[in-house]
Amino acid sequence: MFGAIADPTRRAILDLLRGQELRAGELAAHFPVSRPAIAKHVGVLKRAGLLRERRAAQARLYSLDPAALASVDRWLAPYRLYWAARLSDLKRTVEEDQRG
Amino acid sequence: MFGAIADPTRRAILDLLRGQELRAGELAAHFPVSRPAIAKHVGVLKRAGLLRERRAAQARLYSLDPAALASVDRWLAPYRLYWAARLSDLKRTVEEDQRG
DNA sequence: ATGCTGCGTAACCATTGGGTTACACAATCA
DNA sequence: TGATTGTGTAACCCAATGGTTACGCAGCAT
Repeated sequence: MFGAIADPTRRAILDLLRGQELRAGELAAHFPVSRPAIAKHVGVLKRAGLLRERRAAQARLYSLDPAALASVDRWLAPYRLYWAARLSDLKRTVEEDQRG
Repeated sequence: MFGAIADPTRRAILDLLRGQELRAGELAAHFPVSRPAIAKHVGVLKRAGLLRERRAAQARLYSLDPAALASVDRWLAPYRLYWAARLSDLKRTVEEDQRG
């Protein structure tokens, strides 16, 4: 999990998938590296439970499954005590999310 | 930053330092690996801005500097929208932290 | 001064990790 | 059927990483 989000390319993949479902090829098109390299990254993210694969014809469609990120959030939680100045910001963000 | 917290040993070091300041030796005593190995991990965490070094006599005392973790929190923020079921839990956690 | 403590650094080794090219294979299209 | 499209897998390469042992050096103690 932590290893999965350690790589910048993989974080960029997650960012791309936020809100939209993309085909493997479309995903790869956003990066300067080869398609197989992206396929590997996708494999890592998939194994980490961060994205879902759906097959349509020859294409493979990937979408975000951010539930796994909750574990990062849980790990982070105790540390929030230590940058308390940001706590009110966080609370406000949460409330906005709930409304929106 | 993300690379720094990707390693389980380094996360354990951060956990140990939560709330207390420890000497390099005490830190290393908690792990099955050699002291130089821990020194390296500490170096990574230090370069990532996650811990502070203070010198007292021969000892070096390390303490948590979790400000850098705020960047992880910021990265995580947009994804919270996607595991909305947990939002109320998070809000409660934040409020408890503020009270506690 | 001399020794002992508590450390970090250097040098080295084995493994992992991210990259590439070449290939295989399923699904559409003609 | 045969060609084309979209994609993962295999094999391989090199750089980075986490580990080790050996060493060096600053700061107290005597």
